[in-house]
Amino acid sequence: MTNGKEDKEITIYDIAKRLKISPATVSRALQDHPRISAKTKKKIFELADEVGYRRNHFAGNLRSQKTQTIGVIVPRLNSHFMSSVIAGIELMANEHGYSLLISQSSESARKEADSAEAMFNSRVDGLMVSLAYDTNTLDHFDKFFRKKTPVIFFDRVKPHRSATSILIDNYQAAYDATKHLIEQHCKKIVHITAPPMQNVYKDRLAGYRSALEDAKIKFREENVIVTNLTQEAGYESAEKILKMKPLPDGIFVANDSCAIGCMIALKEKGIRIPEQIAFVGFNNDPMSTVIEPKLTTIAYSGFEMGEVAGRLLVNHLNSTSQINNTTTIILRSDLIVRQSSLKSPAGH
Amino acid sequence: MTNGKEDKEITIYDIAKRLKISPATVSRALQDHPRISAKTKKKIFELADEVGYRRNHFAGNLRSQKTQTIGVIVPRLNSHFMSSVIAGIELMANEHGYSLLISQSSESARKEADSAEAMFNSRVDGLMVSLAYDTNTLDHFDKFFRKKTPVIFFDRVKPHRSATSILIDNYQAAYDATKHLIEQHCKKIVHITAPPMQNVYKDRLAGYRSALEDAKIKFREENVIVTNLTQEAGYESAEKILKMKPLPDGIFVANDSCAIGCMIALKEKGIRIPEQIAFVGFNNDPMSTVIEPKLTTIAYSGFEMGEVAGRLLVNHLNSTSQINNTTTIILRSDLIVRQSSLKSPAGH
DNA sequence: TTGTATGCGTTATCAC
DNA sequence: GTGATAACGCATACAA
Repeated sequence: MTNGKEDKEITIYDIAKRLKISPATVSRALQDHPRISAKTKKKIFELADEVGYRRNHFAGNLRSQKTQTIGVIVPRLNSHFMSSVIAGIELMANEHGYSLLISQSSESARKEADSAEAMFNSRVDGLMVSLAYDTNTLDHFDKFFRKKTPVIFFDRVKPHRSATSILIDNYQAAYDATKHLIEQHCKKIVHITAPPMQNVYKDRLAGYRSALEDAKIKFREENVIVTNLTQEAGYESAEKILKMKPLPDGIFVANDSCAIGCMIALKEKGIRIPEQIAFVGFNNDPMSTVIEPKLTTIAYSGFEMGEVAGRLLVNHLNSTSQINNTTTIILRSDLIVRQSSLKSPAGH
Repeated sequence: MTNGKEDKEITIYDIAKRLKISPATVSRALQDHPRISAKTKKKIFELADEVGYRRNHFAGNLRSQKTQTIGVIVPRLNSHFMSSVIAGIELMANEHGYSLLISQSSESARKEADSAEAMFNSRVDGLMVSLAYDTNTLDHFDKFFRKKTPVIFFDRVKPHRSATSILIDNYQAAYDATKHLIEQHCKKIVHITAPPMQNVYKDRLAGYRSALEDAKIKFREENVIVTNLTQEAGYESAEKILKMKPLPDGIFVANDSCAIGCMIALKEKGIRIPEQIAFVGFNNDPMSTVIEPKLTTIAYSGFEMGEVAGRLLVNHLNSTSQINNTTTIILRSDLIVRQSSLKSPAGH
């Protein structure tokens, strides 16, 4: 029930006047300042509520030199994984009164730098980034580092002495994936991945290689196919695979979309999966249960990664202490076995 | 090449001082004010550039009472369609100096109202909303309407005299989808949809019904299955369908995920698609080409919808004139025929 | 525990 | 074409 004119914004001055107290007291009460008596606080809160007071962020932020805004730069928005991450971040941020400024690099280092610049100009309090496909330097974040604005890299990260990283153990996950194929008696295992410029692909390649070597299978350069990991790339990779002699009997792909593109193409050529070629993907995209046979994959939660990153940043921002910045957080990932990799009926 | 201390923010005062002119002139020049001489403008721009001046949004917005921020509320972030819409909005917004404040309602009218409240408190210059599953009133946007803050509904819309709507012709699309099934000689066509509370489902139901009636097929209430349209719901709907006698020979589902869930379940029960039951979905989700057989569906571009909505809002905000608000914009949609609906080999 | 006074960096309204 | 000056709404150092 608002009575009278609704369109005039209420300020702390209005409240102060009506309560015959000073604006400073109102300001402090609204911030739950300890040195204000419970009584006055109550009065103030009640009136504020009644007249529909809303804090003017611009005035407050101008004064306090804080923006209450977190910048997020991702390669693309429209992947299941990334939008889950954003959802996780959004949850934490909203809970703590932060807003999100979201921007996509479209997998381009240049656009990533532009976005960083824009974020910097917006004076975000903190920045969360998953690096673009071809980012190979962190120079465009120097401004943030110099200004001690916290920067968190997630999933696609590069180590930096003044940034936090959140990721999974890509090496181990790839090792497990490859080992699983070996246990299914695969002898020639191909790895489809992106250029090893990003940690995720470098580590997955290393895990793949180690698993092979531990099983006394020789690692061969020619069994690694480097693509951009899109579904189309997977489709095209199938041609290369069909030319291999002998045909591989197992393929470990560094992401699900690409694996699925490849599977579709191979199936069209009459290859039987998993009998002739077994498949393991990466990411547990919803599509992995739609493809036939269902895709064995590495699962890790984007939502959780977003939550963790968000919580970390919020804690950092709310604590006055300078937290040690160069942390690395490893989240859990799991191999999910589905039909696409099961040569032997139900785990031999 | 910045020389000296980098951490002190440059203000228009600093520029004014160094150029021995007034801050007012600097401010005007930076806004490209017509009454400032080209010469002084040039000097100012150059120096601003050199010293790395960046405008303080908070001060400016406090003064001008504009936030340069657009609020976006969507049911969920992590669907292909929605993240494409966001990408489209982001493109337009960034181009015109607007930031995006994004929040998800998680398909709950209550959370939607909360988000709207938060957006209102953040004083967004404009709001873009795709309504939650169970939103049946627009009351929680009244504050915006009263304050004449432009509101644009997209995809899941409700008509309102002071809001713009952007959507596709759901009636026609559903009509076409159903007609297509009829042309494939389907006699008993089931429709799986959500409660007709939202325009999209109401209109799709109406289109389905009209197509049937135009083909002299009696519309039957019991052939409409109401669910929440998730993939799981599709899976469960399969049970209901299997109990029908006779079995339907065509199913039109109001979205792809649900269609796919249903197809998977039916295939598990040995039903042949499309021979026994033909399928048409809605949305052209990437999954629709992964499922086997590939899913016939209605395609429309989320990215385009986002772009159009963004452009409209930006134009509105930049023009001083009060544009007629109660516009409705219909975007194009297309029936994409794939194997899931082709009973007769390749279009008879 | 509360009040006074000032400044955060802009933009806008006057003047000149 | 440019300059002085007053807000915008809040938070805080300093008083009381």
